[in-house]
Amino acid sequence: MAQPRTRIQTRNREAILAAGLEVFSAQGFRGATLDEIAAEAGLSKPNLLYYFPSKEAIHHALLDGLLATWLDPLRALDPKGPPKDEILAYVQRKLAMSRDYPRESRLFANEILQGAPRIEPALSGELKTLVDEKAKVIRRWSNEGRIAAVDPHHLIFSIWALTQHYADFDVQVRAVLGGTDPFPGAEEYLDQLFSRMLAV
Amino acid sequence: MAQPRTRIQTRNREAILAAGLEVFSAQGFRGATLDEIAAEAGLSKPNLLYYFPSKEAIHHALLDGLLATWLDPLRALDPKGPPKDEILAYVQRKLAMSRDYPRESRLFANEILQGAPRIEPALSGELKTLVDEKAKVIRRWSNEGRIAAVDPHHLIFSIWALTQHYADFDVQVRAVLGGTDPFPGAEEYLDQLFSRMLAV
DNA sequence: AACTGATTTGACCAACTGGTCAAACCGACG
DNA sequence: CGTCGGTTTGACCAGTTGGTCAAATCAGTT
Repeated sequence: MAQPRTRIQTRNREAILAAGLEVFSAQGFRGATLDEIAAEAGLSKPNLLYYFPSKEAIHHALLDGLLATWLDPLRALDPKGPPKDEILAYVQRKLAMSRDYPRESRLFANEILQGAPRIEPALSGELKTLVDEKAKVIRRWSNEGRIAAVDPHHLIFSIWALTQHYADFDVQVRAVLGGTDPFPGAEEYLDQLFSRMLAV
Repeated sequence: MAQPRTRIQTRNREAILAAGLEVFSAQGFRGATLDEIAAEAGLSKPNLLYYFPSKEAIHHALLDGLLATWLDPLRALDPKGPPKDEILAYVQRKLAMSRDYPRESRLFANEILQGAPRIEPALSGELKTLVDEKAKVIRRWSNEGRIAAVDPHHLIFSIWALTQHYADFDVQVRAVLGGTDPFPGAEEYLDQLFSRMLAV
């Protein structure tokens, strides 16, 4: 079952993952139920368990696919590009992900909030490795005087925090803004913020 | 039962709320169980339900007390103080809350993440009112040229996002930093960030 | 010590949970 | 048309869930 074979398998596995994303991102792992996921996917519960052996397996499959995608925008940060533009472009890529994939963001946020029980190894492994590598690049830029002197790790955290906030705390943001779409304003604000932060 | 009377009632209600905070903040509302809360509080489940009529009631009591406390740092922003200092001090107060009350932060984050089903009214009521009021103050400061021209709502969001990130995503932050306490660095970084953002 | 109201508990319940299984169904291919 | 592997399902299970209740215990007053 590593590779889905038939058309039906492909379709149903996708439907289940989509349903799982919907439910897990809104309720967290423990709060989600197989009945809910099955209903959302338009399948019976035993049928769902025909495609995935357990609730864990669905969640795991979702997280697996997610982390790589989630880090793509950072991976694309080019050590040879113009420093300030590279970082500002990273901010905008990350913000676009919050706009386009808010459920993925919330799935991730739920997992971390609840102590990352099923993803911790990836955090101190894959994630840390990539962040440390890019932090070195940013530190070099700082030392060369091409951007302001900043703590590169906290810079990256601040980019994550700010961009993901618009997906994860969407309800709150909309409640305060009175329903207006926050994204046009956010793009401009974050550009201004980091532009000023990095100016030499 | 509006006011606890006896010593025992006070003690047990407090123990239950403390236990509820622990469990709800780590598991979300649906993921938390009364058995877990009761065990954490050192009481039997029926005894727990002697003090609070339902799981909902415990959660509600926690959120009730929380929102006011949570907004105190913003409420203390003084329209008559020196603009930049006022905002920078607000950032540090908010960051201190993340350091000192991370479970409260996560309780709140869980509720918002999951669509704020039991606190939405307070968001578009009490919260929005206070934010709009303080946003006006900040806009005035901008117009008077005493701080840079910034969107006040997004400024407030960014303060929330950045400070709460250190509590809510604690596991991730620590995984990347390799266990180091992030807070000394965060204080300095956020001061630098907003200092530069607000400079005229 | 006896009383009284506050507190605590064991036993219980119906609804729901993740998961199993054998039987039924289905569509493609000979 | 038959049949055979892939698919779907109803019935079921044991464990857990939030919550109830009557009986037992406790603490403070007289």
